[in-house]
Amino acid sequence: MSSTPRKRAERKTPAERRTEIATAARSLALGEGLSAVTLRAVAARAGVTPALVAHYQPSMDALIAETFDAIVAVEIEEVGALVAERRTPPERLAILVGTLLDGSREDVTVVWVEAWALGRRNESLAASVRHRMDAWQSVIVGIIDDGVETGDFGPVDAAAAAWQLLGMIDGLNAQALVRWDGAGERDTLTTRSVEGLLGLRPGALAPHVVGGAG
Amino acid sequence: MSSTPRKRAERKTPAERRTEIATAARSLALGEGLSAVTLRAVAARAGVTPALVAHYQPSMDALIAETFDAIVAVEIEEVGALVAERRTPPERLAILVGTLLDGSREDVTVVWVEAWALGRRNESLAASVRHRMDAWQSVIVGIIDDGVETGDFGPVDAAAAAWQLLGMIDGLNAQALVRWDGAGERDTLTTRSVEGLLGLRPGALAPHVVGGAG
DNA sequence: GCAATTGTTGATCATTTGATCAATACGAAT
DNA sequence: ATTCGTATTGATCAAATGATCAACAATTGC
Repeated sequence: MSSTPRKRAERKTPAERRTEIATAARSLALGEGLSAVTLRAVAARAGVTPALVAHYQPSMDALIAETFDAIVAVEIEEVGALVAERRTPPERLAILVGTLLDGSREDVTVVWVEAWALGRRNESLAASVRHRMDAWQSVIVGIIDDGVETGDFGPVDAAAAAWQLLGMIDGLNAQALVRWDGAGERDTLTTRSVEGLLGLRPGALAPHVVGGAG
Repeated sequence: MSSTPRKRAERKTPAERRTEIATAARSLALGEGLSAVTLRAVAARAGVTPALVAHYQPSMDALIAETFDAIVAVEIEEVGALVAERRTPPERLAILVGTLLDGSREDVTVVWVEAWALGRRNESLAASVRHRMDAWQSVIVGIIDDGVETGDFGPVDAAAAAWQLLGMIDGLNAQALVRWDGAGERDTLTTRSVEGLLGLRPGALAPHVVGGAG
């Protein structure tokens, strides 16, 4: 009547098993946070023994880093695809900000926040965090560069502005993790801030194009 | 050759001891992060037994929450005092942003980030975090309200704008925790963003008044 | 079929953590 | 000086974590 009567796990290809464990770790991280990605928890979710999880990873630090990396990679890919659907830089920026601030990614935000904290004691994780932050920044730089070229945006330092915007988004999302009331005006106010950041006149960004229902 | 030969700790007033333990916890948190505030670590730093630390606190969760609370209270007080030295709302806002982004408070930033993460499993801490975030927001609201009244700022929703600004600052600081290169343009770009946020024209905020050396 | 390879497990360690409790000893009150 | 309250301690628990390793068993290759 206690734990599930575990029969021996089917013998699988290393690649398969590796994937299963990675998947288990990811789902755990998204559901309970990165700090829940523990040897035994991952093993339980994957339906195998803790020893097996350890067998496939040099250390838990590495598995945690890998898990963070995978989750954020998907995030970037998804949002990147959404951005690519838009044609003009202002539209792209608006959809990016709107999507990242729509509050539908709390699970990923938790992973980010925990990664910042855990990264201070997990060098592999810290490296992944830096890597993925660079990746995010690159996406934004691409948009801003385009906009500067087309004249949609003012002549700003794209790299610096991208870091700035990324920081804003991260901070607002982290804040939303704690402050229930929530999204509210975040999108609107962020848009105004970005207008200031990029040297646009008020209202230049994010007209009806974005949330357009109909 | 190993650990210090501990003689029995002097018997002190509960108030004194309580203060000592709180101080030890605070210095630990600022030096090593909130997650380093552990029963034994605090005891060691305070020069007492783990049992004594436990004796003065209902639980470690409570001590951690209290420690966070104390650290942030000081932060708010210090910056608040700095702000109060300035007379006009734009100056006040500029000094606030400039101070919080000058990179000289990494230790406190670590505490914030860890609090966001740990707060998900420590209800007392989560409550303190909400409380102190509200306090910070109030400070900013005060400045913005004044500015709106004097006409220095546009007719914005002070509460929402304050949350927005707070989120920006938190995010940029958290980012600086990971990204070595550092401060750079953060202050400048944030100022521009805030101008957009508050409906000012570019350059209206943060003239020479702020970093004015001389 | 048989042996070799290796995926998989159970058992077990060493650490670290928060917490409890009877016993000790210091300081104040009488 | 003796008593009493309590600050302080040492010992000890229980739980959780990462990690290791000899043994077992399924798949593969011959």
